[in-house]
Amino acid sequence: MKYSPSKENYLKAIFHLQQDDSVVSTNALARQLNTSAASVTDMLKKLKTQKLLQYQPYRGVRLTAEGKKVALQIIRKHRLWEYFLVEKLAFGWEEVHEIAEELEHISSTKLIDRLDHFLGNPRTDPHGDPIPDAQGSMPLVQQTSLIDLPVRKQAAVISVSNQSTAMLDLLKHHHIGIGTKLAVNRRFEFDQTLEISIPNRPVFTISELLAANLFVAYDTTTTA
Amino acid sequence: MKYSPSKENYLKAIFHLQQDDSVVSTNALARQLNTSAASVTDMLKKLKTQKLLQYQPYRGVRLTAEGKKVALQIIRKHRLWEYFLVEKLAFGWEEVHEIAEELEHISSTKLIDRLDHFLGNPRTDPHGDPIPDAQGSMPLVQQTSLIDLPVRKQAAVISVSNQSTAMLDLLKHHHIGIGTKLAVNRRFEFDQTLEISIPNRPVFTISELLAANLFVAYDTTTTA
DNA sequence: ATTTTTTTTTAGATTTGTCTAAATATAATT
DNA sequence: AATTATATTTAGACAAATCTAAAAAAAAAT
Ligand SMILES: [Mn+2]
Ligand SMILES: [Mn+2]
Ligand SMILES: [Mn+2]
Ligand SMILES: [Mn+2]
Repeated sequence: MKYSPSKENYLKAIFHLQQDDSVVSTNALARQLNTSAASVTDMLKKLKTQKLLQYQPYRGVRLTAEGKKVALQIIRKHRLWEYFLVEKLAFGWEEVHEIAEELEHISSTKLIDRLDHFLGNPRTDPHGDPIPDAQGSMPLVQQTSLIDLPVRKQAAVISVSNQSTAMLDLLKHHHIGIGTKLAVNRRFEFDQTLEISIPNRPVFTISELLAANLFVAYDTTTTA
Repeated sequence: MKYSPSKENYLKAIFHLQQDDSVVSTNALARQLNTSAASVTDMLKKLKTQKLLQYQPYRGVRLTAEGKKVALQIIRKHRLWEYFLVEKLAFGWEEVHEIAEELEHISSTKLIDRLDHFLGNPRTDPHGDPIPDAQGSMPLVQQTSLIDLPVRKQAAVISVSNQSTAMLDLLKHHHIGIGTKLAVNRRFEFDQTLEISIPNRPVFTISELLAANLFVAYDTTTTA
């Protein structure tokens, strides 16, 4: 019931990579964890022995129910700590990921449940990602990439899928954050850039890459 | 500038054992860290290479200025986290030590400085021990063991030197906490037990062992 | 159906932190 | 001073997590 920080990082990475329920490749994991494919193979064998994942040589990997459960608890801890750092210690949302990467491995579940309560049981972290509850259930927030947002449709940013400092830096520059309301004015076919407008601010243009990593929610009820 | 949790634990243990400036023995360290003498020797050699301590085979060990600096930062983190757990998350003072033992190894100094500020720059932890500041200076609180408290002298508990769950459990039973005002009514020569009185509570008796681990402050100005 | 390329696994080392058992140094006793 | 007891260090192993280089399997291209 207690795993090393390294093992926890593996489980979390696999969880994130197997979006739906597809298998995850050794190379994809190596890239994500910034390690060699050989190290990944070594670790997968150990995690398999512990029945945290299904793994057949050359066939990729997928978490068992138990593996998912562990991964979700780590994700819960990660996101609650991120929320704490931003809301209570006034950190910027672009600097908390790294610190939470360490804090997520503190083992006490009593600690994390008290922290959850202290923070007022937040539903999403500073990046708009949902926080699993103590039982590990996490609401499936259905989100649309900005790429797919209809033109002139008002929408609110609910999460960002890339959380690199570089990307968060760019978002700050454009005054985009979780909750920001915006609309796509038009798409330029030549380079797929988008012109964006935020109420009471000058319009500006963003790249296709940025748009692909910005997720929004918008009113889908058809106005009669 | 970055050391493993294990190394940090060694530095902290040596710091606590070398009260004044005396050398610390291999066995004392092994006992404190709940490990074998052989492991201690192994580690001392590594820490010496990193110039964190002075060590000559069979001659014991003592921290260098650098070693002390590192130890004090760990102690700072440990005590600030303990304060956070008790004051913000409503933990009992007897359950926080273990969790802080993990939290003290989170590396971000920005985090600990923000936490310090968020907590209102507390001067002592829940056990009455002083919290070193960001520069590592810690006020030398002069404290007297209950063993040496003159009879009938009113005093206030300021710290406990043993923080085992067993001891803190006993303290709770006797309604003794940091700040509790008490006096020694008399000493029984036969077994060195002490009769204690706390205002508005029935008197009770404590063992020599408990008394030795309870530290108090009292008015030393001579009443003319 | 071969050949070539890409992906993945194995082989063999390395580092960190730990252990037990045996050897040696120091301290205490006779 | 010699002996006994205690403290400490060395020798040799082990588990976890990682690496590089080489081998093997799978996928893609000819
Ligand atoms: Mn992590
Ligand atoms: Mn996040
Ligand atoms: Mn510790
Ligand atoms: Mn304390």
